[in-house]
Amino acid sequence: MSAEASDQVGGSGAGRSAHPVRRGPEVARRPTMVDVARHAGVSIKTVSRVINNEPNVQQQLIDRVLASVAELGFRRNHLARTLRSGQSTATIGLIIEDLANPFYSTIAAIAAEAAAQHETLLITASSEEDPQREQQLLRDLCSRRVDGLLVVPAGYDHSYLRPEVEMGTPVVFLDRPAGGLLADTVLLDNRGGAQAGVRRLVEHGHRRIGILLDSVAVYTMRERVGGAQEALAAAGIGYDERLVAEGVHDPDTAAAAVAGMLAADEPPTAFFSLNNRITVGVLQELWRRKSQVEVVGFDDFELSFLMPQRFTVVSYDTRQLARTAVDLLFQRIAGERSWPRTVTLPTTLVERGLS
Amino acid sequence: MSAEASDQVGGSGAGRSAHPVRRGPEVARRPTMVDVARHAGVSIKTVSRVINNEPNVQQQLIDRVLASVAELGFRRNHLARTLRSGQSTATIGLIIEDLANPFYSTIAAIAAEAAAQHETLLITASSEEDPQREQQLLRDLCSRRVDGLLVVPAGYDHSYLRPEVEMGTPVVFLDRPAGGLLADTVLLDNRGGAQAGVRRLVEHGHRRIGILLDSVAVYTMRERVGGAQEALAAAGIGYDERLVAEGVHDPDTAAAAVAGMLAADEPPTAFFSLNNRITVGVLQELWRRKSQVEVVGFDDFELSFLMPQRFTVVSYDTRQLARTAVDLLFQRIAGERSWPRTVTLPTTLVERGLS
DNA sequence: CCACCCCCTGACAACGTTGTATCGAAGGCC
DNA sequence: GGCCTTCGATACAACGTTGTCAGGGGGTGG
Repeated sequence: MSAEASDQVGGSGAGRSAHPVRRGPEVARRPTMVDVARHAGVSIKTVSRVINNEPNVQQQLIDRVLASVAELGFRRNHLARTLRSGQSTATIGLIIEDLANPFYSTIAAIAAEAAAQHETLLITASSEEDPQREQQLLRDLCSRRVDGLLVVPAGYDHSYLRPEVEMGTPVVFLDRPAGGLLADTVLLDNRGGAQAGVRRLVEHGHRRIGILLDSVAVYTMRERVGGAQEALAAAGIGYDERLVAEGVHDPDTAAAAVAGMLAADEPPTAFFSLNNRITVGVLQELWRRKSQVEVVGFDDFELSFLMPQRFTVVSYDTRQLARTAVDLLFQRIAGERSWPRTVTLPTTLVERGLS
Repeated sequence: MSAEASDQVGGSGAGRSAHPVRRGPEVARRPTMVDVARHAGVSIKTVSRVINNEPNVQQQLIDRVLASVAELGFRRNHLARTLRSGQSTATIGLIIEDLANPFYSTIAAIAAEAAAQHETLLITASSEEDPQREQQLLRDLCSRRVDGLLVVPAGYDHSYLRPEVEMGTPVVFLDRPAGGLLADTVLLDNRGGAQAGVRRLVEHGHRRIGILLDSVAVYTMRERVGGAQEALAAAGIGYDERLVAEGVHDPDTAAAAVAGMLAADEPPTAFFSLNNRITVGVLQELWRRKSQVEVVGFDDFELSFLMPQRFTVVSYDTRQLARTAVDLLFQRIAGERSWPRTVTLPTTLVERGLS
């Protein structure tokens, strides 16, 4: 039926010279609603109505359209739909440091799950701690018109996101605060957790506590160091820089740092490590030495309960962190217009390791 | 300049009745190229040229356009761009079981990294082992016109993907083969790995080997069980169903299964566990009993080297698995048309645990 | 018998961008 | 000086979909 209109798409005039090649032996163009409409002998709008389950279409036509859809293998182009209707893209973006890190993959898993509940997909990207890359990724996501952004910030300045926020792309920051931008933020009580950890060691009589950390360039580390120092000061213990090792990036350097401190005069009688990678290295070295020096480490980790020595972790609920952030984000997406909130989640001390 | 054309977009006639509300006090519409063009006093195509760094634009106009872009906070709409030019969306999709599982998050990390190298973003989704959900997600991704798909299949039938593949959306399967669809596939040598693991135990003189597995409903488990049985048969050891525990889903049930087997007459002198969750449970129970029964487990895992007892893992390179799959996918996206390949990656036996 | 209304369907424009054709002006050559 | 080329910029259509409106047909009530 209506076999015309197959090539006179140009309309008015001089339509012949257009697309001299595109109509060639194209391997397999994706069928569009136009193709379906032609195949079913109905108008394109009727196809649209059937696809979208809109009312007021004869059952007979519905069947014909659905048959054509099945036969041609039609699949609605979600991009065109979004463009035309101005509706949401049903996509959110997540920027983290490194997907392979369990902390971040837990966040990603929660975000994906929540997204699925809102019939939304999740674009995940790793900034690799590079502010430049972070900015590039965020721009990219915005240009794809995501409905919202979850960001574990790597950079210090996020003011370039202000236009996006004002134009309706909500952003929620996790684990670290944003710089130069007022936005919802969900943090852990790094400072309080470190205070509690050191306080525990002080209560057990320790006066010489070795502190191992990665780098104070990262916000969380600064907070944790600050908390530890506050707890020491509150106990009247002075700062001894020989008991602080910075630049401990992995288990091996942690083990080396422990060995170095223990070999010194007046060695520490306890260690406070500021993340779980360091904790693993500390435990490994202490096990090697059959030493029973007491350990408190920030961050719990999988299988910590199977470590060969008793120790204490400053634990927190990563899933709750993520869930809180995602909930905030979807509230914003749903139209929430209240003043941005900052939520800080508590930490707890937990005993780990085989007795 | 050219201050007209601001409201006569309708053109021909009766343009007044359209959008009586949309032009209202809209909070903050995203600026488009039309807005930029108006602001800079040039045509929309000139804006397009500047944005895309196309030649043949006066420096003076370039500056004016860029200034307007900055002032209005314009960001190109990537969806519209894709729609018009028919180009790629610069997006790939990844379907896995569960992002929080380190095996899958490693795959996701590699995929994201490779995607970034191709200036592509990654949409990640978890099927939660539900074939229905998997199909829904794949449809969703296709309707967003992703350039390619990486799938750890949950279902048994993927023939519904054939139209998509034929219309140019390449699919690569990881870890498990697809059903009813010829496509690139990257697998681990589950069968060979299990054979090697059991053979090692047999060589150490064991004749009664307890085998613990989750469920044979999963392809990888079937392969591993098959390999184990082949190795036993090759050693002339008959099948004893009392030495096989199925339905071991987590460390706790694994521990219980171990306890049950050890309490029986003729207890096993060694265990072969078919995934790392089970291995952890086995080790935990053996440590509790101070038992030195030998253990071989499929899958290495983080901190396995810190487990309180020596054991052996069937190890493999998850990153290589992912890298191989992503490489295949991007070759397809680049236009590779060769016959689909299946790659099987080797496993190795590795000693783990503290001595 | 006519007016009216409801149900169904189709024509057309529009979303924001890019490809193509076109057009005016400037410049070089005969 | 006239013609051709090249540069710089514009107008217009098109990508695939949905919102709006108009129109045809049939039933119902006055």
